[in-house]
Amino acid sequence: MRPKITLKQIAKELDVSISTVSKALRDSPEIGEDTKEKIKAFAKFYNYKPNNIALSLKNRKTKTIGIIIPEIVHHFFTTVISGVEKVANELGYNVLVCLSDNSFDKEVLNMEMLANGSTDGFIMSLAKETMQKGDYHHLVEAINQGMPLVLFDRVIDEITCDKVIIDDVNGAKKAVQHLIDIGCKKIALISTVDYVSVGKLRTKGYKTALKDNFFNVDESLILKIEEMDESEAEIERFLKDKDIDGVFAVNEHFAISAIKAIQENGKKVPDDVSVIGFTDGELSKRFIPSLTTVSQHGTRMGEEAARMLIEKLENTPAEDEKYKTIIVETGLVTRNSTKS
Amino acid sequence: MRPKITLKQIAKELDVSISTVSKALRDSPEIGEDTKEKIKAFAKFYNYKPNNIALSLKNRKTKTIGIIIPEIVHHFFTTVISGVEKVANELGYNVLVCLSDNSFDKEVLNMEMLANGSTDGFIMSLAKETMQKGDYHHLVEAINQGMPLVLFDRVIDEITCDKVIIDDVNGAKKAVQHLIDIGCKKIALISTVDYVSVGKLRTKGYKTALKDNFFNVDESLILKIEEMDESEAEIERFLKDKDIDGVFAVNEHFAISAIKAIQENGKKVPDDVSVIGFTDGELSKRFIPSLTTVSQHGTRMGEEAARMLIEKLENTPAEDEKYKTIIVETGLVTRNSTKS
DNA sequence: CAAAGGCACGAAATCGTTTTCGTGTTGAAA
DNA sequence: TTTCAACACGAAAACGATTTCGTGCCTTTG
Repeated sequence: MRPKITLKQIAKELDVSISTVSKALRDSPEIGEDTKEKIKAFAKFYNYKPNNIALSLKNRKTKTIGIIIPEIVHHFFTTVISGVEKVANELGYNVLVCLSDNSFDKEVLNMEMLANGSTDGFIMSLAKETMQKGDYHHLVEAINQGMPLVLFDRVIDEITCDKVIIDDVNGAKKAVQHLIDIGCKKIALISTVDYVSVGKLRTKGYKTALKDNFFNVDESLILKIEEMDESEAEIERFLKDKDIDGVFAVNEHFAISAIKAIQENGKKVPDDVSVIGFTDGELSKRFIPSLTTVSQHGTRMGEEAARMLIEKLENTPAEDEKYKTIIVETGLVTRNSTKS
Repeated sequence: MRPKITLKQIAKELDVSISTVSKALRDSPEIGEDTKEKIKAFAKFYNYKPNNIALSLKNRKTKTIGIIIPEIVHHFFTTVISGVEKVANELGYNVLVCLSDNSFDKEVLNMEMLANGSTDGFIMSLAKETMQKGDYHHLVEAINQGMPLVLFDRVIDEITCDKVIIDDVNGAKKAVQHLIDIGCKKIALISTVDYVSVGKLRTKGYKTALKDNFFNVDESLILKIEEMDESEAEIERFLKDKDIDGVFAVNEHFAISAIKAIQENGKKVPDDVSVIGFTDGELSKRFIPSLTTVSQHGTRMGEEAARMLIEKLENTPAEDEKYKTIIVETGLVTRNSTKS
C-alpha cells in the first residue's frame, strides 16, 4: 500500500522548500529550469495530485454541487441528474446526490449536511411535504449564507432564485388541444392534488384548452390523486362506466393505469378512448400501446440548471442581483395511445 | 447575506481563544461551566456548524463515499443508488455520484477526480468498455492508495476486494426451470455478449437448467446482442418464424422486445410463448402483459455494498485482510407473461 | 571597487478545526 | 508564609496546499 504523496514529502525528499515544489509544479517563472525539471519528474513518478480537500479549504470552494431530489427511482429525476452530471463534469465539478424521500425533515437535514462546506451550491426539486407545509426556511438560510440555489420542476414563487421549469400550463394545453383536434368531446383529467405545483398548473392548462375551444369544464371529469400508492385503484373507480373519449394524465403512471382501467371496461385504446400522458419515460415508449406524451426533456433541464448554477458560482457576487427562470419547452410525442 | 460563522469569529467576539471555543462546544471538562454556557449560547444563536472541509482535512476522512455507475437512466442502478444513499445517510455519510457512460476513459477520470481526497472509498459497477478492455489499473491504484472498494453487479475476478453480486447463474437457472415446469420445450435465450459478466453467467444458468432437465442446448436458439441501440431490430429478426414456446431474456428491454416480436409474428404471450425477463423494474410491472421476471433487489445490493464499505472505513486497517463477496439471492416474480 | 539589480529560492501566513502541551491564577495544606 | 494541586484557559502545531513577501547571492555597471 502506497498512500498519496504530498508536497511536504516531495520537498523533504528533494531537499527544497514546500513553496518551491508548489511553484515548480505550477510552472512559476520564479523557479530555475533545472529545479523545475527535477521536481516535475519526481512528482510525475510518484503520481502526485494535489489534495482536493486542502484546495477546497484554501480556495473556499469545493467544486462540487449538491442536488437534492424527492426520489431517484423516478425516471424524470434520473434524467435530470444525468444532465446535471454531464455539464458539471465538463466544467470540472462533482455532483453530490441526496434524496429527500419527499420528506421535509430529510430535505432540511440534507441541506444542512451539504451546506457546511460540502458544496458550493444547490440544485433541487422540493419534496412534496415541503410544498405542503410551505416551510422554506432552509432555502432562505442557504441563500442568506451566500449559496446559490437553482430550483427545478417543483418550484415555488416565494423563493427568489434561479429556476428551471417546463411550461406546464402550455404543455397540458397542447396535449388537450391535440385530443380535441383528433375529435375528442369528453376529456377526463387525472391529476395530483393542487399543492404539488405541477398538478395545479397542468390542471390550469387543461381547463384553458377546454375554454379556448368553447367546451365547458365538467368537474366530475377531474380526478385529483393524493396517494400515489392507491392511484391505480382510485383511477379504476373513477373511470368505471364513465362516458369519455379522451384522457389527459399528468404522469406516465396515471396514464397507464387509465389505459388498464379503460380496457377492463371493455373499451379500446385508442379506438374508443385516446390517452395522453406527461413525462416521456421508458414506460411510455415501451408500453403497448405506446403512449402519446408531453415530453419533459429532463436532461435539458438538468443541463440548464447546472449551467446557471455554475455561472453564478464563477462570477463575482456583484452582478448577483438578477435571477432567471428558464422555461424548457415541452414537446408532444405522438404514439399509439391516441387516434391519428 | 450572512456568511457562515467560524470558531475564530466566535473567539474574537467573546474575547476568548479559539481552543476554548472549540473545547466548550465539544463539552470538554477543561472549560468552566459559565464560559461554556456563554459560548454555547452564542454559537447556537449564530447557528454555528463546524466546517466539513476543515474537518475532512484534519481527520483525513471526508465522510463521503463515491459511487460510479455506467449509466443512471437504468432502473436497476437507480435502485442501487437509493440503497446506498439510505445506509450512507443513516451512518452520516454523503454520496458522490459519478457516471461513466460505459466509457473506460470517463471511469478512470472519475476515479481520479474522486480519489484525490474527495471520497473515502468507492462503490462501483464497471463500465462495459472497461470489462472489454480488461484494464483495471485504476482500481488497483485506488486499492493501493488505501481506498476501500466495493464492486457490485458487474464485477471481475481479477480484482480482490469486497463484492456484492446476485447469483446470476442460479437466477437464470430458476427462470428457465420455471419455463420448463410450465411445459416449455423449446426455450430461446436472449443475452448480451460474453464479456459482460452477467451475460455470460446468465447464459451459463440457462444451459445448466436445460442440461439438468436432459434438454439439449441448441445454439441456434441463443442470441447475443452487442449493440443496445439495435437490440429491438435484432430480436425481431432473430425470432422471426422461430418455432419456440419460451423465451428467457437477460433484461427487461430484451424481454419486451421479444414480446413485441412474438406478437407481430401472430402468436400470443403467454398462450403460445412464455417470456421471462431479468431485473424487476417499473417496466416489468406496468407492461401489458406484465412480465414474469427474476428480481434483482437493487436496493438490497446498494445497502449491502454501503454497509461493507463503511465497515471497512471505520475499522482499523489491521483486519483488512479478508474480503467478502455477498451474494444477494434473486427471486422469481410470476406475472402474466408466463402460463400458470 | 562598491552599489544596484535580478535571479532563485525560503519563511510564514492562510483556510477552519482539533488537540497537545503549556502557563497563570487560585485555593488549600503544611 | 510558602508550596503544590487543581482549575481554566491559551499558544501552537497539524492537516495540505497556495501565495506574498523577504533574503542571500551573483552579476553587472558606474
